[in-house]
Amino acid sequence: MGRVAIWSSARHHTIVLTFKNSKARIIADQLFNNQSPPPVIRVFLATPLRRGFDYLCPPELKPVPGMRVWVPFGKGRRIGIVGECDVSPQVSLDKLKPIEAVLDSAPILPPALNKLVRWAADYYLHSPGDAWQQALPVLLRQGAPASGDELFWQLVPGADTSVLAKNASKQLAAVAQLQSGELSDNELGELPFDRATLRTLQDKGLVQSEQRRQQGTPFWENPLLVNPGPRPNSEQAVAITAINAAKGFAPFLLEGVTGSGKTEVYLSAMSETLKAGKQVLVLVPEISLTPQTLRRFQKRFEVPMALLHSGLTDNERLKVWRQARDGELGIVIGTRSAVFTPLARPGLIIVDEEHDASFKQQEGFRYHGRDLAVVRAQLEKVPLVLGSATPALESLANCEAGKYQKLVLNERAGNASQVRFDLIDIKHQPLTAGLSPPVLAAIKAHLGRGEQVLVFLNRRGFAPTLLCHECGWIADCHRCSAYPTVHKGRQRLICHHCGSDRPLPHQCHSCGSSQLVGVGLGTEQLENELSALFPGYKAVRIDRDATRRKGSLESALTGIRQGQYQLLIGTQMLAKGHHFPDVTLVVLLDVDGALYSSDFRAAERLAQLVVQVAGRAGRADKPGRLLLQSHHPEHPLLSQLLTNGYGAFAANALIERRQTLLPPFSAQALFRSDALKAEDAQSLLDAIGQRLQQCAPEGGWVLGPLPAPLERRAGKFRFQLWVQYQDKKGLRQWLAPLLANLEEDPPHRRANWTLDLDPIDSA
DNA sequence: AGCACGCCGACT
DNA sequence: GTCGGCGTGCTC
Repeated sequence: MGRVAIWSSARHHTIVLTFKNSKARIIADQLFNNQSPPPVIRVFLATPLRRGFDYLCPPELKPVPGMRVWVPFGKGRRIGIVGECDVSPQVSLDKLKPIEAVLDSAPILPPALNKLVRWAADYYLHSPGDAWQQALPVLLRQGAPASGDELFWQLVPGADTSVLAKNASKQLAAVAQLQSGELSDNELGELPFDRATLRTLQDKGLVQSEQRRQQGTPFWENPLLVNPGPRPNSEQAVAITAINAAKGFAPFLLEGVTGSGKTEVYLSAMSETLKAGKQVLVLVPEISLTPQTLRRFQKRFEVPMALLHSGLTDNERLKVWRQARDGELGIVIGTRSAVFTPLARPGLIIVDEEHDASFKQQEGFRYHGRDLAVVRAQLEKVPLVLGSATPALESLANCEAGKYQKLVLNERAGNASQVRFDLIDIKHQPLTAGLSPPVLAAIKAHLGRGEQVLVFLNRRGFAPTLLCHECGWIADCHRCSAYPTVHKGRQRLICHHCGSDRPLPHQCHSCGSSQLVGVGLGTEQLENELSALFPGYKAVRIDRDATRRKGSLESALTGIRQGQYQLLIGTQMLAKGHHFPDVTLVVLLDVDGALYSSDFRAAERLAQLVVQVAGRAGRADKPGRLLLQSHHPEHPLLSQLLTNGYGAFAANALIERRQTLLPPFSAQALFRSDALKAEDAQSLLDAIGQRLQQCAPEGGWVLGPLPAPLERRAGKFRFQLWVQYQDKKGLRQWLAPLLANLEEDPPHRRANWTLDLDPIDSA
């Protein structure tokens, strides 16, 4: 360590600052005890505190907002981001410490991204330091060079390697490797020697190292190869023309039914962008971008592209980040956090399946990837395409308000046929494995024709509860206010909320009876029962349990596509992205929960799910059919969705939201709290609620504290407090001073609290 | 968030 | 007698 920052004062001598703060303080005092005001910079640090911290930093170190700095903080040292230079300190001068070092020679993010991160921290009322950290790859948070300097190892020319001992196998391996060329530090991973070996060889004078920047060429300096695609139909052509004609910021909502060829529109727009020498950023929901889609991109464009997914190592992630920043990549595809990827020459941003809830980060810095993409497109002055078959009501409202231009694709490309919907009333019907006679008959008919059937049930495991048939005892989770799920194959009782996992009991804990039965239906049981009911056909289950092993999802999907399976059983996982052309019947079980939910967004989510699941099935020569089982077939949501489609449902839902003043016609914020004692969690929100009431604007509205939908989770009691106001700006103006006040004067610290702006999940 | 300090309970 | 629980204060 022993690092020392050296600077020279404006008109005096060279000053040396060491890490020892006391010494630095004395020197700083000497430096600043003349008339000129001391140079103070404000630094953002990854603490939950929503403010910056001031440090002494002479202008000679040339700090600029957006550069990373090492600073002493509390007991240790941390990396922060320079927020502002030449500030007047918010605390007395003698409390200020000098910064230790500046890590960057320029702001680490390009100007537009710099603004985006600041905007996001401000908008979500989040700690700016934490927002910064979230926006950077892990290694950059830890101090890795942004420039992409790498250490290269080479053999010293003419070095005599015969001096090495014959049993120094690692050193010999290293020398052998280097004889075939230099090696970068990042490539050491799988080799049979490590950095220490190379250092030893360096000490012996056999190996030398060199620090230099590894940089490829920007993609636009290489010839661009775009392979031709199919001829667009008229609707696609309209959409493509509109997007390509856009100059500067231009937001589009591309509403296209499944199979209408949204991807084709993306590809055409991307093609124009790439030809203009500009980069494309594509955001996709988690687990959605199938290898097929990526292959389609690669087939069309012979241009360097990268996929940012959760499986990358920190090093790989940083490499993509640098390549994107340096313009080496033409296309960057990634989930939510990819919205912060720097681009040398941004030209187009696409958000696919923009309605998907996975774009909203559900903990810590709770930003919405789609919403930030809109802001980014605005800051970068580029067109933006939000695509979905089932757009979010927020996006549709933005079209109505004239903020987005709506592009509609109604025709199914390639003559793909429309799916037929049917509602099955299951009141008073005998159910076998949760399936009614008409549904069973339909499954039988479709299987008999050699077609595939997909049964969708959003509940994994064998049964959602374990009950004693003798005395009525129900197994409960010791840490949550929920019942653990029976997993029969694994013989475990698992709580899906906290993950607690115990052997399946064989005797009732209350009466000792062995008559324990699983109540309710999960996908595991459904698979067993369907296999028994249709013995001649092979079933496959797609859920988190069945696809736990790496590669098992891919092999299942391949098996389905090759026709090895006839019965497909699955959860959410099956509803996203993948298309199964040989499936002609889709059955949705148990949708009633969403019809009478306390969450006002449940209907929207159900409608999206139904349409998305329906979209998995069918193709030109084999029309698809969707069966929905319900106890409430007369429910207006269902009947309207099935007869008039998603557009009609959404239009009505928007009218309802407007009448009830719910988002998008108002702005919401949600305070959550948790604590080991319910009382602590509740009283904290009580206090916050009271403070909110005290400064409530006209029409401002506070509800709670209420117990959270899952009142106890993983041993903690959870409460929530809803805040609503007519517009987002006013809501933030109401909340911001209160948050500062909460940080300075917390009611108590026995409970934790978090704030979620624009919450979309009430859990 | 982390980390230190400080004040009361069940153990070597 | 002390190890350690978490309540509280502080971080420029």
